[in-house]
Parts: sequence; structure tokens; C-alpha cells
Amino acid sequence: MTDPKETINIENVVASTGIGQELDLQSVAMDLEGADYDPEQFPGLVYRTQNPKSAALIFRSGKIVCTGAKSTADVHESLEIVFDKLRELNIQVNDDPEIVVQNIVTSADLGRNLNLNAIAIGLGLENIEYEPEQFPGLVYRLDEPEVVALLFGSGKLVITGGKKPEDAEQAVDKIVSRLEELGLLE
Amino acid sequence: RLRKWQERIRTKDAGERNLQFALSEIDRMASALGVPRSVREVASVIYRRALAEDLIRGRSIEGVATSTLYAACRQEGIPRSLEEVAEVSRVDQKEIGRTYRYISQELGLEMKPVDPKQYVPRFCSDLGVSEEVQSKANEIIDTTAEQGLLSGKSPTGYAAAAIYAASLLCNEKKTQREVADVAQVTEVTIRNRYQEQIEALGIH
DNA sequence: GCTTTAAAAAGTAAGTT
DNA sequence: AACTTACTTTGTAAAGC
Repeated sequence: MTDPKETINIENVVASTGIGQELDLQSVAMDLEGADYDPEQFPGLVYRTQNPKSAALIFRSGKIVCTGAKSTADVHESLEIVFDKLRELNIQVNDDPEIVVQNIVTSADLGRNLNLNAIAIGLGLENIEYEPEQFPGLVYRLDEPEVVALLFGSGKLVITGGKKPEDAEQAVDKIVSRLEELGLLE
Repeated sequence: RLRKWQERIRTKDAGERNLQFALSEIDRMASALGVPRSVREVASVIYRRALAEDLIRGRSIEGVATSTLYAACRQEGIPRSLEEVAEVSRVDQKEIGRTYRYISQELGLEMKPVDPKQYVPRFCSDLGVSEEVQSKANEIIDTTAEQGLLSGKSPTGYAAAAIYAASLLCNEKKTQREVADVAQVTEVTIRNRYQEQIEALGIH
């Protein structure tokens, strides 16, 4: 029996930060190669890094959102690249702007198929959302840690809403023990 | 004070008119769907509860009315798919679905997942197949669902595949296209569910 | 509420070959 | 019938409508 915790994989990390400087996005868009900026569509400028792969949304206020990184370390690496690119454009960037992780998306595998109908009843219809006509996953909201888990018939999971990697581990533990005590993981 | 009085009356009148509009819309859509009067009554009860709980603010009356009708059909055991409900509503399917989930959650309706068997009588009737095909389809659904095959699958596609399989087993073959049309799913979905079901049943 | 970005899960659908 | 592409669901920040 493989511990489901060992199947956890971070798929996406969202973080926010700021350079503490207002920006003229129009000129940044001109000077920054590969930048996508369409203020009519969205107020942020989109800049993609290749290694590590991520997408940064840069705003007029100097605030930045980084998405798509596979780890918190990658978030920092990606943002350092963004900071350096801005410095190359003679824009002042603080030495180490505070980076706050806002959301971590994780996948995991319980290793056996799940009867979602039985789980919906077992976990309590009032606590879950399961509408297979609209989406194949069962939505389970946990209080501690405060995350949302999507459970699939294959036994695969998606956990989102966490701020740190341990949130996903705790969530998997709780889900496994709840399903075990309900006898729905045999 | 007189102004406040008038305002209250105006608000009350507007509220009455909105409720009448919602109920007439539920009636219109229920007729178009051909569901019995009991379903309209259940829908109007749910709608009034949503109104009392102030769940309509920020949402269209039409959207909430349609969602309560969708929920009522399910509660009464004669579900209509979101696609079918959307066809008689002025609200798009996506909006009906999210409004339904919101109302269901807030009112604590505790709706059980739709049992594919609930679609069998209507689909079979539309196809004009025998009672034998109908009970065979129900049997296929029960035995395969017990094996966990239903998890995550849409109830209409699951029912359609079982009816298709049953029509073959009872020598009353209907084509995948015919079944797909009454269930409003694609032939590809029927093919996929059908393959899983006959494999689970050990029919080769 | 919406707009945009990223990523996974699995089902369904549509278009092309 | 296979492949590809795309949409459904979940969280999250950003600025502006």
C-alpha cells in the first residue's frame, strides 16, 4: 500500500508580490519582448518565463501575480527573472520584495476506484457537491485545512485553495481516514 | 412617513408582480416540458423559499425560476436534463446549472445524484420499445452501477447506453443515433458507456 | 459579477482526417 | 473510428468596469 501522500504533486502555485513602484505598462509592453498587453481586455500585462515556466501578470500599480509555477522555489526563480527584466528597463525594483503564496493546486492518487454516489451519501449531501451532469468530480470542502478537494471515480484527486504544501498533505490524510471509517476505500 | 408608506406599498406591489411573473414562467416552462402539476407546485414552493431566504438578490428571476423547476423535476423523480430545461428557458444552461447549485446549497435541498433509471421510461417511450427492453435497461443500470461504473458519468448518457444495449439483447435493435437523439447525447458517448457496461456484465 | 493567468482531474462534444 | 482541440469544475491575486 503506497501512502497516498507520496503521490502528491504540486501542479500550480499562484503568488503575489509588488515592486513598490508605479509602472507605465504601455512603454513596458513596447520594451519587453514577448509581453502581451491589451488594457481593453484586461488591465494587467502578461509576461511568460520559460525556465521555470510561469506567467506573470504585471499591473500599473507595480503589483505582480505569478501563476503556473510547479513549486514555491520556482515562483521565486520566475519572479527574479521578471524583476531582472524590469531592472534592464531601468525600472527600480526592491532587492527582495515580499512574495506571498495565495494558492497551491495539487493532484494525488488514492490508488483505487471510488464510488462517488456512495461517497456523496456517506460524507453527507449537505457537505458535498456532486453533479455528474455538469462535472465528473465530487466537490468536497474541508474546514481544516481550509481547502477544496475534487474527487474522481478513478481515485485521483485535485486539492486547491491551500497556501502551503502541508495543507494538501493534511487534506489527503483527512480524506483517506474519512473514507476508511466509512468503509468506502476498500 | 407618508413617503415611506408609499414606498413600502410600491415595493410590496413590485414583489408581488415579480412573484407572479416567476410563477407564470414556471408554469409556462413546466407545460413546455410536459411535466405534471405536482412538479410546478414543488417548484413554486422552492421558489418561495428562495425568495424568503433572500437568495434571488443579484440573480435573474428567470434564472431562479428555471433552476427551481429543474430541482423540482429531480425531487419528483422525473428529471429533465439541464439541456432540456434550457431549451424552454430564456436563461442559458451554464447559468441554470450554477444557480441550481447555489439554491440547492443555500436551501439545504440535499439533492441526491440523478439515478439514470429515472430517464428510462421516458426515453423508452420516445423510442417505442417494449416493456422488456425497459426492464432489461434498468437491470443493466443497477448491476453496473453497483460495480461503481456510474461514478462521474452523466445520467442521460448512462441511461442511453443501457437502453441501446438492452435493445440489442432483446432483439429490438435501435441504432445509436436513434437513442442518442432522444437522450440528447452523442453516439460517441453511447459507444463508450455501452462498451464499459457490456464488459462489466461479462457479455462478449 | 466580469475580464486574464496557470494547472490537474475526467466526461462530453465538435471538428478533422 | 481515431485524433485534436476545447469546454465544464475548484482556488487565488491583481485593476477596472
